[in-house]
Amino acid sequence: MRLSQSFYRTLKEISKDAQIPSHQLMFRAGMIQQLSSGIYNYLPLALRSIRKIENIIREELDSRGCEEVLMPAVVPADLWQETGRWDLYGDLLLRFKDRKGNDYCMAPTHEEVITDMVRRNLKSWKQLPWNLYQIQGKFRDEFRPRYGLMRGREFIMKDAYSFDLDEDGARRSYWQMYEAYTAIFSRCGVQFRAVDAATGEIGGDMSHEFQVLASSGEDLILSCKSCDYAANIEKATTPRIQLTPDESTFEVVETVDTPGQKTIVEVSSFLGTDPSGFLKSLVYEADSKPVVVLIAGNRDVNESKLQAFLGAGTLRLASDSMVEKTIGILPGYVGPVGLPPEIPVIADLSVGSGINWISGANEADKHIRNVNLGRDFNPSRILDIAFAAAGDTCPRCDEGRLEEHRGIEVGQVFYLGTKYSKLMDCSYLDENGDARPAEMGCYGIGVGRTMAAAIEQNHDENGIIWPVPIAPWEVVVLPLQLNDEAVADTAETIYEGFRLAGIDTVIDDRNERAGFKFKDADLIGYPVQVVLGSRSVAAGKAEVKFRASGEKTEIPLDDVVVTIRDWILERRLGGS
RNA sequence: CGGAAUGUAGCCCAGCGGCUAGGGCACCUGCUUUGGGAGCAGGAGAUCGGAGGUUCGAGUCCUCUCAUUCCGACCA
Repeated sequence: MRLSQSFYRTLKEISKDAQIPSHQLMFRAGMIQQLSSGIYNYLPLALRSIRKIENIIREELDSRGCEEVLMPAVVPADLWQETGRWDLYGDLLLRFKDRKGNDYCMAPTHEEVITDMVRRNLKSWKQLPWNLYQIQGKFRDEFRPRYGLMRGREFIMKDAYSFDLDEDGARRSYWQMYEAYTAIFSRCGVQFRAVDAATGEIGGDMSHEFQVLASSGEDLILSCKSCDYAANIEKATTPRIQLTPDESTFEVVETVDTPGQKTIVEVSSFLGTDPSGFLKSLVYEADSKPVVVLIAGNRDVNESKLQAFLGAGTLRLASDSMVEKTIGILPGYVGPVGLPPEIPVIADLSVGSGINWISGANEADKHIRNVNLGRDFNPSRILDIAFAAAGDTCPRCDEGRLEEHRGIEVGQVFYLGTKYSKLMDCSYLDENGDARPAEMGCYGIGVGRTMAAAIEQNHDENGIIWPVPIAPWEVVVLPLQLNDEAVADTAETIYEGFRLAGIDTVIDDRNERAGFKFKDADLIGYPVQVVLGSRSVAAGKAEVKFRASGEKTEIPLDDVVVTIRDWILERRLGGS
């Protein structure tokens, strides 16, 4: 590519809307343009990197027996109604009508479409397993798009779906994809960590996220310093706690007046106690039915864990009026003692860690002291439903402490089971002629986000430092004095040599000053700069600068193409 | 959904109710320069997000609206 003919343009200034390095650099390097909130044009440089990431994905998946398909972005509502997600998915799903008034959506994910596609073809046990994937634009009407391509509304995603005969097969498919993802992200040149993850609304019971570690990440990861445990905070389990308190230490229950004091902070400050001695009592609505949740005052309820345990389609804190109607008292004074017997009570493990709790009295302006598990209240279940936190004991090795990191989720793998295949009747006949639903898994990679995450991890004050496997271009040839015929001719010869050698090369043949070209080359982040100036060309040398190390070296003009070609080829396939 | 801020040339930003709306970057012309985003001179480019209103006079004040960005979102 000749820069004199290229569409691209770099900028010196950044928009104040660009908050993080990857967004700022993509903006300055002329890789993306914002068209609307969370919606971007991908300009040539960005698309070249994206295509390379896509091809790495294709190579790793195809070599593992996956097949690529392409499904529509616009999907009729009836498929989504079959699984109930038309109603459950909420505002993230962009819905609209066609000219005939029929409902459609922009697909945010494709479980319904792929399951429909597969059920039309699937007949016999002899056909499975299948693993189908696509790379395609998705649309999710995010409540808060931000950070450029990091959280867009329209974004490029690779989504794959596996169909197996049984659970064993599905788990094999799952771990095969886990390995594929490890290979893919290694090749893309990002530092990442696979962590235990929550499954969320998509369903299923096993999931890992691939998190690129970066301070700008939106996700919180907890990992053990002593063992290999790592989990998203949405999923991380809290420390095991002993549940047999000594009843001889229980004190007598006592009611205290706490006029106007409702929150834990207010009451604990009013009573001069620490929030950790407080038993927090929350009323949730799970599928519109009330549930009381008890938890230590210094812990927070992890609603995704709670929802998973309850198996509820929807879960939210009950409104004040709902609490008053079902419990008979306003929030702030709810407690575990004397609740209506028909309301289920679920306690977090932390409730077993303390004695002589302070709680609401189920009476206005009153709390009670010395409330104890077993003597004063008996929850129907005691479960791990709290957020783990940095400093907790590791739930796996019981030795190390958890520490907190920020991560960018670039991929996630799910074991789905038969949730979709049952709801949509995607089944096959087994050896006995019995119909059985396929066991499914689904697997996503945010392609644009992977590119952004790579920039987030690989840049300096001068610009991007592309890992070779995903660099838009591998080499830039920089003739510094175009009016020097020897320089211009040599540059053309070397440029052509790289092209013939199959190296992705640009020549900066713009009539610009040297400094201008250097700044641009550093900003764009070409892994190798081949600099040709009058002096060095006259001496029969090219100056070569490696962007990542900053190392500069001189190479005889006759050798430069071969030497740099070999350097590129060694790195083109990336890590692992 | 709640709160806040911002919309002025392709990009980044100034602009006190008062004359013909400024600057930097980028762009065009000429001269000069030519190894880390050069200099000088000249030039083109804006219905100041949109609609109403107040006023002798509105980019500036008021109302509505649209858009973008940031913070927060039930913890009793």
